[in-house]
Amino acid sequence: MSRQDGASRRVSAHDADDSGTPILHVDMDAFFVSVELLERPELRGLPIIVGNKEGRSVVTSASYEARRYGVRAAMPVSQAMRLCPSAVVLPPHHGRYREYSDRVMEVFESVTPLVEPLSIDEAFLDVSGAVRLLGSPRTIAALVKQRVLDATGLPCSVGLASTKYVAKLASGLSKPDGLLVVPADETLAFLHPLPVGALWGVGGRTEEQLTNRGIRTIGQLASTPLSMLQRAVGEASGRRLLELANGIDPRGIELARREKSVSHEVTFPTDVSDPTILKRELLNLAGLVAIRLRKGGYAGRTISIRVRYADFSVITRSRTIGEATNVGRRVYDEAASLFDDLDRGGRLVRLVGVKVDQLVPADEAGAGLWDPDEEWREAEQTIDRVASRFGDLAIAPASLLGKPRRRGLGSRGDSQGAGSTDQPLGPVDTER
DNA sequence: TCTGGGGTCCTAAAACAG
DNA sequence: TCTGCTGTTTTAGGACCC
Repeated sequence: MSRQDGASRRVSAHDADDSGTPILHVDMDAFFVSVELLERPELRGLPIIVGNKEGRSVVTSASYEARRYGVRAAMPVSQAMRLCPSAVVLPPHHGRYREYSDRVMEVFESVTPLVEPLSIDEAFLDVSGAVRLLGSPRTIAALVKQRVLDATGLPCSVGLASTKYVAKLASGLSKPDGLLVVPADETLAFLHPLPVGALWGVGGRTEEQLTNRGIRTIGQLASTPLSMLQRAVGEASGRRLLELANGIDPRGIELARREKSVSHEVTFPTDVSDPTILKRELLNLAGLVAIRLRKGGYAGRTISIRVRYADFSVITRSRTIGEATNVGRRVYDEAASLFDDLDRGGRLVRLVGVKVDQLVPADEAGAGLWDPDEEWREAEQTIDRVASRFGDLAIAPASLLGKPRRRGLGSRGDSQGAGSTDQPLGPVDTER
């Protein structure tokens, strides 16, 4: 999601040469806010924040009106409210955003099969094969914008360039509701005046490293010796940044990506020192990770925990086991053991997380896999967790429910078992 | 027997994107 | 009461093997 506030929007000349710009980057404008406004049109024109008002939440999306007050995604809601006290705060509805995202992706696929979704609200499209049928890249970009609007009522911005990264920069600069072509032979003229922070892969730390060496623009970076860059930011990053600064981005459209890790983490409403509470949360998180592994048909070999203390310092600990697993109990046992090995010194804990990586397809994993009894134990844990959250009156304790019929090993039946209880537990999409 | 280089794997941490 | 959550990539150091 764009970091633009809409105040410095750029548009391309109508005669801009789009003959060498088959890569489109399409980015929805303030996506979550825009979806909410479809349901609440009376709020249009007001500063809107999507996020939870309670607890330690951050802004997941802000309307352009709110951004004018300095409100940004990932900012604590409390801070956003100080900047913009008149803002309307709406709770997020991730299921709804996913539905609209699916519709938008369908529109993209109506134009070209070469679609690479980048997140819930943006994608790269390679339209080089659609030109003969639908017209020039610019014509196709305008068509995409119109079809998205017709199908969903939502605005989007499109950048066109010869490479993915430049297309992405272009869409960001054209927001909101824009279309910007960067002709292939103007790529360097477009890139070089921009600040280094605009480069993909340059965040706050790297930007500081570069500005300390007098490198403030992409143009300055482009003429910096490779060895100096590598000393500043490391070998691989230095090479990549120099290439990007010179308009070189050889990455093509990736149609299918395999997940490499699955994780869950949670920030407590107030900091916690009680190891019983911390371990209970590790158990919950391990169960959620295991359910998602099974749903995705994966098992993993490396189990990690992550602990953020009250002072925001973070530690991670990991262990690689012999056989890949997707069993919640197995994940928990390792997580709990890693946790026991920590020397916390009584420090308060703000967040705990569980991650599994080194993923392999479950049918290649051999031992350590899911079985129906394990599924039932995890279902019990899930039910008990929900019951403890909402009170015993709302949900019967797991012990009162009948045990399901055993199914054969190897049938992945998550749609009928514990997996179906994890509806709201998928990855939390955030719009930037 | 001792020492070192190179390769691989593992672990931990940092930085980043969205 | 200031700072969420998920996932990826890179780096660095240590263990281990040849």
